[in-house]
Amino acid sequence: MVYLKTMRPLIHPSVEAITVEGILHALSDPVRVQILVGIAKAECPQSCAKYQMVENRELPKSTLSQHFKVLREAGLIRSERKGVELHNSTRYAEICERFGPLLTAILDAYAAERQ
Amino acid sequence: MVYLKTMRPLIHPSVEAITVEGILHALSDPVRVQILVGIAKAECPQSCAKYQMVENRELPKSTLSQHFKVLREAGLIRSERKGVELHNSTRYAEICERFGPLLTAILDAYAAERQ
DNA sequence: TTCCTTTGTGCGGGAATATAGAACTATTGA
DNA sequence: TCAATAGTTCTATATTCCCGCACAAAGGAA
Repeated sequence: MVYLKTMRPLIHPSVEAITVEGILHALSDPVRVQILVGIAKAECPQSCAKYQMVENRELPKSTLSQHFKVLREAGLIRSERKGVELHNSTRYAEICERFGPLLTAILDAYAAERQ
Repeated sequence: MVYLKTMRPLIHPSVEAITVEGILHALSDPVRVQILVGIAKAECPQSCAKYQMVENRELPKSTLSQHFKVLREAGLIRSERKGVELHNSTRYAEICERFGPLLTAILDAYAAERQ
């Protein structure tokens, strides 16, 4: 197999380019919700690999990578390359400023659902 | 072509069976959001056909039927057969009682997005 | 430098989901 | 009985998602 394309730069939409549709689609998958909550709870940015265990099973790396891409391109997280890792942090504050109680309501509803 | 299956009964989940995941998935499609908003705004239950025009184009009937099915099975609307039509109404109150500000936050965010 | 290790990405095939045209069901009304 | 209307099911096609595998990119060791 011959690779034609090299690794693409990480895409982070500007706050204005973030859409409700994108947020809802990203958070309609419970795996991504768990990743986002984990990132939000960590006191310093963590690598993707830290979130490989979801509901007692190990996610394949390529799947994990796709989930991070969806969260990133929806504007929910920011990822910075630090050496060989990505350091991920939430864009919670920006989203709250632009979309009001939306994100909080979604995360609260998921949290309440797990009793 | 020979049809093996007859028309299935309409499925409405109980309030307890409604999930955040299902709600977010259903509302991650702007067409379904517009349908839901239309149903919520109408002062009496309307037929599906009333929502065939979306963003200046006419949706195929089969597509519209699928969108209504997704909304119904996510627990967002209730559909009752009245003769040859369905009469659709929202389950807004039930969802607010179970999920707090979730649905309001989503609909407000979409509304704010269209300036 | 060169090699090895680690973290994450690009590609491709199969599975699952979505779209829409056409045939069909089910009901009403003439 | 027939025609019209509203919505559903079937089917084919298109798109999206999942994941194994090969690879990229960076760091560390010798």
